[in-house]
Amino acid sequence: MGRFTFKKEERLSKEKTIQELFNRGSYFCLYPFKVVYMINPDQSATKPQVLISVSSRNFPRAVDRNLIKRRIREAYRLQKEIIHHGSKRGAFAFLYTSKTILPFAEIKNKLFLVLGKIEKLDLDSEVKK
RNA sequence: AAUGCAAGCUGGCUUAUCGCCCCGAGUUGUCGGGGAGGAAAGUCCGGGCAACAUAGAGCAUCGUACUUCCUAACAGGAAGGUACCCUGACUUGUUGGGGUAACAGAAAGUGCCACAGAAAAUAAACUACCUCAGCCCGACUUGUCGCGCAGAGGGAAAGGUGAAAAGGCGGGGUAAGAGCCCACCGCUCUGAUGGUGACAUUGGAGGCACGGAAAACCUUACGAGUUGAAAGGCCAAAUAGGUCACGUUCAUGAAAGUGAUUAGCGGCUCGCUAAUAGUUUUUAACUGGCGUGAUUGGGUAGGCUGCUCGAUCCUUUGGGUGACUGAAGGACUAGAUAAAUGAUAAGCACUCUGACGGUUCCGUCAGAGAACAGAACCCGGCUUAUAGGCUUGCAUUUAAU
RNA sequence: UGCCCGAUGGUGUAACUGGCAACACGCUUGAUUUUGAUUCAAGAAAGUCCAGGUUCGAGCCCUGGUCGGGCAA
Repeated sequence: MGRFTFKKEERLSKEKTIQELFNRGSYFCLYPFKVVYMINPDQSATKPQVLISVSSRNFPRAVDRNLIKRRIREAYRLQKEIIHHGSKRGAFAFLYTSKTILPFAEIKNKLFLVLGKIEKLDLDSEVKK
């Protein structure tokens, strides 16, 4: 039933929301990622929206950047069920901070930890409200 | 056969599972088709396309520079010329092969050429050389020779330098010399022949005047309007603006307010907001404010378009030495936009290493490797980066005949 | 996507029109001082981002590349 899809509505593409995310969102670091997030249940989006970024300062060649982004995207696609259950919404940006190209298995494991942390944060914020 | 150099071509394939982007069916289960490169890169040139500007001419600025051709155009390419370099052959100065060239003008003008050197660009001064007559000294053959000094003249041959030294080399000539004269080479001017042309071959004359550097300024000839898809076009929330329509009432009170009514909004037995000021012709009209609704131009967020059928590609064939081009037939071949074209697993093929069998080249097993690199409006080039493989040419080495 | 600058000792800057790469701070050594600072004297440290070319000769001129910075939404 499309469990592993990664369509356009799950990506962050609006310039305004990205600006808002980086201006007002909070963040944590978990090697090799820096995650910027913002939980806003009033948004019109029906699913969590995600942005993946690799700095051209660390990887000057476009081929390397594309490879890393594809691996992260694939890892997120396979594991996004962790934060998808229920009707949670939010904007997340995964910034790749490592300076070496990690293999797919390692990225997958690290992203599993990251998503677990996001899930906890999610619950905490709802409890506080 | 190996190695090296140059040129050209190629730049892994298959299956399974889970996905991404576009198109077409279908209908909301899906199904079918397509999905990176030779450089997509650097952004170095040239065009298309688009908007704006624009009488014509000149100047300035920038670029190009042997010739002819190709082309939409070019700083690109093809063919050729000239100069230089490498290499082979022999007839030893000719020829075969390959390579390089920002290859117009230094006799239009201005400026530069450090150090060294006599002198660095109108060729003049200096040293040295030669002749003449004079003085001093020395020798002897006693009027000659040699050295030195100053004078008059000849002349530009010699002068350790330097990147570069004022036509080269040989002969004649002379007191000594000098294109002073001669032959050859080179240079300048001029004619003939061949070639579309660069230029080549050759005849005559001149008699050295003309160093390098234009990648110093510059001159000549030719060319160039500016800005780039974030161009340009279309649609268009929200907010503020313009125009029009409707509403803006009543009671009480000194006032704040309270109540009713009307209009609008919301979470709709209720709550919130508004019901105002001025002028006059004063039971009404006009102007402004406020509220609501309609409409309107520009246009923000955002979206659509531009966007992929084009100087296109493939095959056959005609023309041309070639770059290229004519004709016929066929094909549709990525269009993303915080930016798709992927991830994982297995196998095959390729290369290397190790082991074993066999034996000089194969087989099996294990491990490792597989380049440079990612479209962003589209083309033609150039430049730069490229593991491995293939083809052709040249050179060298080894082996066999 | 388009455009424009720059690169020189450890650091910050010079080098005119092509002719021995200079200055300051810093560093090292010595002297002065009881010791340190100051001061004085001496010294080391680049061959000019890389590769070609023009030229007798290149930091400078030309071509290609690498890296860094900036501008336009």
